[in-house]
Amino acid sequence: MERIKQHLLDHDVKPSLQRMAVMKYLMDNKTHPTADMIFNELFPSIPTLSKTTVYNTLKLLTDKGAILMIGIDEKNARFDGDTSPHAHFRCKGCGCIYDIPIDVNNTIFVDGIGELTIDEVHVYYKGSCKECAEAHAENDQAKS
Amino acid sequence: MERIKQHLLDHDVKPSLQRMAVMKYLMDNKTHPTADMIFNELFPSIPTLSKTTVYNTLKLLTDKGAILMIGIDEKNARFDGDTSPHAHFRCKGCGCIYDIPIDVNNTIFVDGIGELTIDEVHVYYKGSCKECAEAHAENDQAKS
DNA sequence: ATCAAAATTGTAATCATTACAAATCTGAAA
DNA sequence: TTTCAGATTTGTAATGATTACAATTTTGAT
Repeated sequence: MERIKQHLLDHDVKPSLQRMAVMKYLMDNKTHPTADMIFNELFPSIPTLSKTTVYNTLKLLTDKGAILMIGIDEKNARFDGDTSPHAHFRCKGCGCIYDIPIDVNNTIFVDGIGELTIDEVHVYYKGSCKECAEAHAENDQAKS
Repeated sequence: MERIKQHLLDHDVKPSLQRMAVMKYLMDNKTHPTADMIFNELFPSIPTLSKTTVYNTLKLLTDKGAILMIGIDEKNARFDGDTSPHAHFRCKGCGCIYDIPIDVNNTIFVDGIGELTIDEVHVYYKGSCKECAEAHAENDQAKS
């Protein structure tokens, strides 16, 4: 519990009741839930909780790097409390999502879960192109 | 032009005017456009075109493997006429999306575009978990 | 106890995508 | 050529996740 609070503080997030609940849920459940799932799970124990708060919190935590937003499901965003480098596998049949340890070379990975038939591998990079990186640097300069 | 038609036929898609136009647009433009962009670009030359047709066509082409749906933009789906293995880079500043050649080892790649600052690398696998793969096999068996 | 800033909440938009049913087109058979 | 069924296209009306916004509540310092 104290670990949760520290994790938020480490990422510059003031630990409120709601934020800690969302963070704790994502750390305890490796299921990569949607915002809606998180709301429904937490609502019983926090009856005043609003769905907007869940969305706000998830956005804040994502921006601060405390959690990861996963775009593997074209319908809704999914969230992962584990920010360490790993890949994800989504079954096209049942929609389940597994964590996959990343190896340096692009071989197919299997863990205790069983065999996984890989149809598609998607690799996405996100960052800044040269122009934007330079603009950023200027802005930072201007601010200081 | 004949190449477009053949590409559709190769993927079991009956080549209609609209389908060829969408396919041609994606082959000519490596910009990873959204459905909306494609509609707006094609509408002048095909005044009867409907946005629903664009969506239908993109879904069909994606299902048949003639194009790729890219989930790098959390707002809307993007499409790529190049189905050969390559990664994508999206600038968080301007939103531009570049094709990135994939190498076996996970080093950072640069091409003629210039330097790219990589903040995040997302690797997604899609396929079937063991249970679904087996269910699939049974279904196929039953059908034959 | 007081007050401003931050956080939370509920409701009402937004907007990409899909459902659906009508209209149109296509190509084979008569 | 005409006809007709099936495939394709079209327009309009939903759907549903996410966000905007303004009001309310909470927090923490004075």
